[in-house]
Amino acid sequence: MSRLTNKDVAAQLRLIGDILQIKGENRFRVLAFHNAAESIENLGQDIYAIHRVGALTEIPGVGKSIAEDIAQLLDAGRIEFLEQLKQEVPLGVVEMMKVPGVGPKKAARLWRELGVTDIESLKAAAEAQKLRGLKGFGAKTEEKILKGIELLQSRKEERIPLAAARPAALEVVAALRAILPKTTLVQIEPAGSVRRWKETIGDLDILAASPDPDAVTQAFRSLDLVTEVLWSGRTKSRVRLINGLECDLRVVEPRHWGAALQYFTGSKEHGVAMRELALKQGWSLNEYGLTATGQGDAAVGEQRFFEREEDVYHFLGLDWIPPELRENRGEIEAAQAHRLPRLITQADLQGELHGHSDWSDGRLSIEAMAEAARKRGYRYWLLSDHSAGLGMVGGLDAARVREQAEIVRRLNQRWAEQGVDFRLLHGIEVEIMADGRLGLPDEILAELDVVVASIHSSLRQDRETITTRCLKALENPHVDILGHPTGRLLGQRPPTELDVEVVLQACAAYGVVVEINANPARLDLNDVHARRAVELGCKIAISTDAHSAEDLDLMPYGVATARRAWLTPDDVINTRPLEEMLTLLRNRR
DNA sequence: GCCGTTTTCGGCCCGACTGTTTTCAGTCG
Repeated sequence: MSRLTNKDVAAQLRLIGDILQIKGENRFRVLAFHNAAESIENLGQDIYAIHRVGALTEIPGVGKSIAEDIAQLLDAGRIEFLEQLKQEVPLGVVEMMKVPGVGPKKAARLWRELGVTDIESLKAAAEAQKLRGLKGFGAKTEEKILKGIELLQSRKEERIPLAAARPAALEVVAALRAILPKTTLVQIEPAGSVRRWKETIGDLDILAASPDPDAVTQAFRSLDLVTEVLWSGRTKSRVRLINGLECDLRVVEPRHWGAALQYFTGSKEHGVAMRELALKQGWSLNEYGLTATGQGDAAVGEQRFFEREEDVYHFLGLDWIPPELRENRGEIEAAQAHRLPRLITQADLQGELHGHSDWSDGRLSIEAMAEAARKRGYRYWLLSDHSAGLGMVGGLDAARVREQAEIVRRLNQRWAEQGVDFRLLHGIEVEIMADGRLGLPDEILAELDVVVASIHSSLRQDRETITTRCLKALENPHVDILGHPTGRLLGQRPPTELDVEVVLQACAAYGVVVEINANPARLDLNDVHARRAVELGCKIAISTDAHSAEDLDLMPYGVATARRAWLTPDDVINTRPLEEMLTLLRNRR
C-alpha cells in the first residue's frame, strides 16, 4: 500500500462529507467531516506520526468516530464507511458539485430525477434542454450550468500563484483610485487570500468604502481590465479580468470599513472562529459590525461600528492579528493571551544566503549581482552557484570554485578600501546527488564561507530513498543550509516524497539551517513546514535564490511565508549582522 | 460528528446575489 499524505487523508474525509451532503444528511455532520479535513491539511506533522502515538483525537475537529475512520484508512488503506457511501452515490454526482452553480441539492435532484451520473451526462442533458423541465430549474440555470462545465474543462489550474494574483489586485485598486475622487472612494484595499499572502489564490477580493456604492460598482464594471461582468448587485459584483482571473468587489459605507475588512480578509476558518468568539461575548459579528444578542451586558440590538480594523479585535479583547496569521491555527488564542509573535519584516533582513551568477545559470556577473544586492540595502550576499554533479547547467568544479574565490577576494578588498559596508560571501549550491554524495569534495567545501546543499535531480525517488539521500548529505559537516527542501514548483511540479518531519529533525540535531526559498514558484519550505521546523528547533534562512537582479525583489514572498509560519527575527539567521550569522553557522558542531 | 468561560446536551457564523419561488431556497465565499 502506498503511503498517504495528509492531503490524501483530508480528501477522503472531504469526500465523505460531500456524499453525506448529497444524501441530504444533517448539515452539521457534514460540517464535521469538512472541518476535520481542513484541520488535517493544516497540520504541520505527518498524520502517520500522530496515529502511531495514538493522538488522532487531539487534532482539532477529530473526535472518536472520525479518528477511527482515519485509523482504518492508514492501517488498511480504506474507510469502510466511505466504501458503503460510494455504493449509494456515484462519484460522478459528487464531481458535479465542482460545476459553478451546482451544489449538493441540485446535484442530488439531477441525479435522482434525470438519471444524470457525471459531468458528461449532465452536459448532454443540459444541451438537450432537459434541465428546464425540472421544478426550480429554468433556461438560465441550464445555460449557467453549460457555461460552468465549459469553464471547468478549460481551466487547468484552479489556483494561481500569489505572484501573479497580487499585482493584478493592486492594478485594479490603482485603476479605481485613478478614476474616482477620494470623496467617493474613501478606502480601497485587496482583501481575501491576497491580503493574507497565501501562496496560491483562487480569485481576487477587493474591498472599498464609499458613501456612494453605485458609483464605485459602476466604475469597477467598466474598467478596461474587465472583460466580462459575471454578476453585479447593489454592493457586490464579480467580474472576469483580462488575465482570466475572477475578481469580486464589495463596497461598504466608511463607518463599516473596520468590520468589513476583518470579514473579507478571512480566512473562512478564522472568520468563523471570530464570530463564535463574539457570540460568546454576547455579540453577533458580521461585515457591518457587532450587534448585541442580549446574552451579554449590552441591550439587545445595540450596535457597534468600527472605522478601523484593529478596533474590532480590541473590542473583543484581542490584540490585532496580522492577516498572514489568520488561518485559525491558534492565532486567536494567542491574541487573547497577548502572546502573538513579533513577526519578521523585510526591514529585519541584513543579507541573503542563496544566489547565482553567470558562472552557472544566473544572468549577471558576480560583481553585478553583488552590487544589486548591496543597492537593496543588504550588508552581505552569498554567491552560491551550482556545483558539478548537476547535469543540466554548467555546474562548477573545484578549479572553477577556486577561480571564483579570487574574484570574490578582490571585490571584497575593493569595497573594504572604499569603506563600503558590504561583504560578498563565497559559497556554493552543492548538488545532493542521487546517492546522497555531494557534487564537490569536502576539501573544496571546507574553503567556502557557506555551503547550501540542494536536490535538483532524481526527484521521483521513493520516500525512503530520497529521505535517506537527504539525511546522508546533512551528515556532512560542511553543509550549512538545506536549500528548497521539497523541490516543488507551484502549479508545475509536486514536492518530492521527502519525509519532511524526519529531515527537519535531522536539521535540528545537526544544526543545519533550513531555507525558505522566497521565489514565489517555490516558497519551499512552505508556511506549515517552516513553522514545524522552528518548533523542532531549526533556524531558518530566507533567500530569493536570485538568478537576476530583479529576482532579488521577490523577497517579500519569502518574508510573507515566514510570517505565515509565525517566525520572529530571532528564528531567521539572515536577520543577524554578518559576524554573528557566520558564528552561528560555524559553531554548529 | 464535534465540542465545552451556557461542559455530556444542545448547540453548531453570516449575509449577498440569483433564479424562479409570488416569499424563498440554493449557492457561494
